[in-house]
Amino acid sequence: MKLTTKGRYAVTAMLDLAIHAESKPITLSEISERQGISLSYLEQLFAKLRKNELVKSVRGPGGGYQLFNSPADIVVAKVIDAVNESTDVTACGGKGNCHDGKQCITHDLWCELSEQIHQFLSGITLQNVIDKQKAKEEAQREDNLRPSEPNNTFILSQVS
Amino acid sequence: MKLTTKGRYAVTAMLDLAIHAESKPITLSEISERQGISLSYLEQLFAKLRKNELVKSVRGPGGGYQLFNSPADIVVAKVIDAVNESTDVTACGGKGNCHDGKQCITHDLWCELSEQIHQFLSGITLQNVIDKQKAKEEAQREDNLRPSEPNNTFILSQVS
DNA sequence: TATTTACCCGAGTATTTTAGTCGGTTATAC
DNA sequence: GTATAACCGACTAAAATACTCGGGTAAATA
Repeated sequence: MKLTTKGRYAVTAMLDLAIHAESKPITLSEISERQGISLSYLEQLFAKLRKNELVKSVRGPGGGYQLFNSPADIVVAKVIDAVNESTDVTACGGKGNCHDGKQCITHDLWCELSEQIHQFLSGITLQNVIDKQKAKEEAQREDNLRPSEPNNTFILSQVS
Repeated sequence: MKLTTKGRYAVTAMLDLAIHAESKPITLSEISERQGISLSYLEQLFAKLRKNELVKSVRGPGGGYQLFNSPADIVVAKVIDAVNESTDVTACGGKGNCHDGKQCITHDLWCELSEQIHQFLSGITLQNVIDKQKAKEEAQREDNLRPSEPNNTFILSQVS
């Protein structure tokens, strides 16, 4: 479980797909323009997203991409995993070729931590993120009328 | 909030420091050998950890590093933040130099998500990680006697 | 059937980040 | 004063990231 800009690009693109979802597929050119990501780079990312059954494609004119499942059924973790293709855990991973026991202990600790983050992101769907954003916009609109109050409700507080 | 091997190195080193904590400071050479991280690279990481008041140093013979606070008072998020020195959010960050409103919407969405992860990692202390590891070792020792049963309790289930 | 659209694919490249080296300086215990 | 070990900056190798280029191929439309 790695978490870099690459994953952000993927999540951003998937969110764009979810927000602009219609009966028609969305072309990568549209996403490229809206999100400011190079077209060819998007193609590479979407090849991985497609292989992981996160999006489906329609070829030819009028074609493009659509989410494979509903936004409520796609979790952020899957999207990030799809583009980051888990490069096996550096050194001493699984095989246990470390000279003394101690080394593997802290390694295991990190793996556990990584698993935690994965579980966390498995609890957030694209729909969750969109809903949260909508709520935020609502709050901001009200703030323009009456004096502002801090809004610190977070996504996960609504998720089981 | 970035999450790469660099952060893992830092967390691993901090955990090593916490586990082998004595009255005496720990040298980077020891950590280097135990964890298989290059000495000079550790020096670079610890320079940042020191500036962020996560460790304190003692110079000269018998010197080394110690945790600035107790392991129960050091959260994983701080450690990762210290070494990753937040490179400002790519493009359109804050300034809002995006051509149409839509671009910034998905950007904000991601920022919120990133904040979530940060909050999550702010809830895990070094002590939490160590305790969890100890519990795991206990469980494994018992597994050697009686038939195994799945052990899926996670760190966060114990944290507020 | 020709053309356009837009996905598909691999190879190559520039930039950035990561990881590590090297050569030195400074503080301090002995 | 000498060994130790933190400090510091600059430099380098390797890897990942972000992107380009040049072709393909499937399908709709004309």
